Amino acid sequence: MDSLDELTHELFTFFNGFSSWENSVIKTSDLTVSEAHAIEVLGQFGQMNMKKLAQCLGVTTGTTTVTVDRLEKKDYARRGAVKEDRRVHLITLTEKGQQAFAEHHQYHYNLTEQIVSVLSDEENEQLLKILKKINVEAF
Amino acid sequence: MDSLDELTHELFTFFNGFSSWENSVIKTSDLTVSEAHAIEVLGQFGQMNMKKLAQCLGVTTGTTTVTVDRLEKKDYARRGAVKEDRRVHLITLTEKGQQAFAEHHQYHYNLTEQIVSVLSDEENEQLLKILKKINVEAF
DNA sequence: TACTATTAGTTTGATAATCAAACAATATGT
DNA sequence: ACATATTGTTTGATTATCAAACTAATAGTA
Repeated sequence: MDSLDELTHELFTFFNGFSSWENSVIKTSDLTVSEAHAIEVLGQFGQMNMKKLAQCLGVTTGTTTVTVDRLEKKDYARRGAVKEDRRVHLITLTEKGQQAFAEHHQYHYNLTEQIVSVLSDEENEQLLKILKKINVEAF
Repeated sequence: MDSLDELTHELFTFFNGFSSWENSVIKTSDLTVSEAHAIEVLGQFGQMNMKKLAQCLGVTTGTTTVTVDRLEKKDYARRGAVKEDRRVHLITLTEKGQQAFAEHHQYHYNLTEQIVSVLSDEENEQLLKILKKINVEAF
């Protein structure tokens, strides 16, 4: 069997593992998957407008409107005005939203610990270096 | 900054990159996301019953019923009977389903090539070894 | 200034995705 | 034979999503 085939398989398996882990974590919260993703993005990159948020989430602005509506109703985020351009709404996490992000981030951190624990110190360094390269250059 | 924090960030970025790549690939086909995922699983692991398929997809059997209904209607898959247990329906890819899987798999293969191209031979070996470890032990 | 794009975001109407709970058919164990 | 467990479907509800129409505001231009 081709080594590229093998790597393809392992990459896919890794992605699936991460994916189902992520979903099961979200299910323990009172957030839906798309709400959680929005909070993740806002927590990671800070406040942004609807268009940017939609881009980050890979969905249309219409879909994002619905998601942010619900986040506002549940008090996880707020739409703010911008002086310079009155069309733009800046989405910001509330206290509660930041709390939820911190909690979710902790889960990610725990998963990393779990991953790191099955690797040697050398392998961890290699993994970090390789991921950095891939993230910058490959996608 | 903590090296675990850094790795957490890179893992998350990698997952997101893979995720949006996957979605954009699916959008080029005439399949929906859940149909594509079902085909991916059936192509990878071969025919299986509804319960197993639902588990692999990380959803309920009710959800899977709907997905397989549509796959049957579009002629990508078929429900087959099993002599030994008349409750069980074995889901099998049709010719067209196998074709779709092969096409999708080729996309994955291309992504792997893209990833491999930004790494050295040594790093590729390291990545394969590390992913194997993680997939077996960490999730 | 007034007209015409263009842009940001929302709304609408439709379909797809999902779940929990109730259900039907079949199998298993005692 | 009867109770229990299992497989899969159905139902009723909510959420996710898109494309297209729409509104409000900005920017360009004549």
